[in-house]
Amino acid sequence: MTGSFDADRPIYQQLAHRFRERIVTGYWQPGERMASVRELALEYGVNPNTVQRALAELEREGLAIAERTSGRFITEDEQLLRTTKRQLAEEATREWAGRLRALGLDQAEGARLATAVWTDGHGQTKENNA
Amino acid sequence: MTGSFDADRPIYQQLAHRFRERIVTGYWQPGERMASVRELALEYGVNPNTVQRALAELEREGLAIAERTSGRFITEDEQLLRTTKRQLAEEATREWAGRLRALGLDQAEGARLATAVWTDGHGQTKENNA
Amino acid sequence: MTGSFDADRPIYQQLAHRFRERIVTGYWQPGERMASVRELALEYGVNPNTVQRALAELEREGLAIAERTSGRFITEDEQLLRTTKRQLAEEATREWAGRLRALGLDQAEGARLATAVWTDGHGQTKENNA
Amino acid sequence: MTGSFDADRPIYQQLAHRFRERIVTGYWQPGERMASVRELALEYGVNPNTVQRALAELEREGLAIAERTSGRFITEDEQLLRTTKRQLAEEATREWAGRLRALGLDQAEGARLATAVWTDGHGQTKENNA
DNA sequence: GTGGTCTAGACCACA
DNA sequence: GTGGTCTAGACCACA
Repeated sequence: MTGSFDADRPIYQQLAHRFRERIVTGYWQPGERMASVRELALEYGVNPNTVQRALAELEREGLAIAERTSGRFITEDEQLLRTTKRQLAEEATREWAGRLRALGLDQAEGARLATAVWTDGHGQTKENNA
Repeated sequence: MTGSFDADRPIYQQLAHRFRERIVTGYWQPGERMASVRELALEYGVNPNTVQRALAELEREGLAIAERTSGRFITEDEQLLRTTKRQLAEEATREWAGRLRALGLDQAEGARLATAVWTDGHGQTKENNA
Repeated sequence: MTGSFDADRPIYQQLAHRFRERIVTGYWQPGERMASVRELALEYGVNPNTVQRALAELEREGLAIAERTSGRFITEDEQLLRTTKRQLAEEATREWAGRLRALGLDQAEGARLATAVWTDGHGQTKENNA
Repeated sequence: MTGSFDADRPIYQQLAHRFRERIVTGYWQPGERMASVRELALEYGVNPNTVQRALAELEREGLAIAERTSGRFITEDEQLLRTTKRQLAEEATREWAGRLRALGLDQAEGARLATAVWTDGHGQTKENNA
């Protein structure tokens, strides 16, 4: 936990977003039992209520199903998983386009960069010094 | 500012990143005098020391130049501004590609999404409900 | 039992109402011996005194008959059972009509809804999301 | 506050239901500013968080719109108001049908009762002794 | 002042 | 043990 600066969105939404990613990427498998609210709270260092709130979102979206006493399970609705994955991908792309536009780049330049980066072969990076 | 359960990168780096964007997009103009450390600390709700560290980064990169008594100024090195902007764009693109790959998409699908989103005309969004 | 911020009617009356339903629907059979006050108190999670008061109502109405030592029994008066059932049905109907009127619906609309719902085939539901 | 017996649904849902009724019946007018979270909490004798949760439901349904600093307002979407009113009416009707069925009545008897009650002229009642 | 978020901690039913 | 609800109370940004 580095501090409280960035990430202007509420923690429960950030959590929900992470959970969604874990689900649609198959890191958490369809039908699998999730860790309990308390375990997740511990793992992420937040209050159980905050986890609960994040999970309520997933529940509403149908990605997770709570079963009162036995725990919470990942949906097996493959259609929903595909749709959600698609939405996350679109969201990421819109954010990327937004950042590039803010920098004054147009679609053609964006496309060129995309090709370059993808051809390059290495994706995510955390460095930003030359 | 709601807080973040993991900001992942140190706050001063996040701050530096924001400053870079303000500079390369021209929000802060070349040659312009920057706000004081204290003012920036206030504006971003962080400790002056954190601002100090972020500005040190910018100076190291040549984007900002401190002048003993008269304050701190934005570089007028257009070449450097272009290069930095390019780096920020590449960084954003690498992150985007990384996210898409994590979702299991390949370059072709990424390109298709990029076209779709850019054609659509609207960039950044915060919605992600079904 | 989650709690209620206003139960509006005293608990013992609500309990009595439930007991009446169990009796007129035959869930508790005519002539059958009822569970003890203590048992009922436990089952419904209320104070034995509250059960006592509810049962007093049933006795007043003749639906239950206390016999000093052997316990409390459901009436075998079929006529009374029919009348009571009728009253419960009327009560439910008056409440329903009241709610619909409060929503600004008239008799014709109520009748149409009733037909629709009954034809539909499924009764009780707990959903009320869009 | 009579106790905590009845009403097995969580308080925030009961609250949301009341609020919905107040809205669709026009008791709270379209465009009108609602009481603040704190005022409602006081009025209903519950924790502000509970009110908040109920209001979040209305928000999700589009019946209320929160405006960060100026308060919360009733939707002016007449179409939505009609749809919601209709849903509440159907819900009430399904519950009524369910209760009658539990008592062993069929559609024809339900219809006869409905006519009788409505002709009778008096709706809601709280008595249930003969 | 407004709505919104978060925590700590109690308590519930279900099994 | 599980998920779910509720409270008290602090704190936030926005204005």
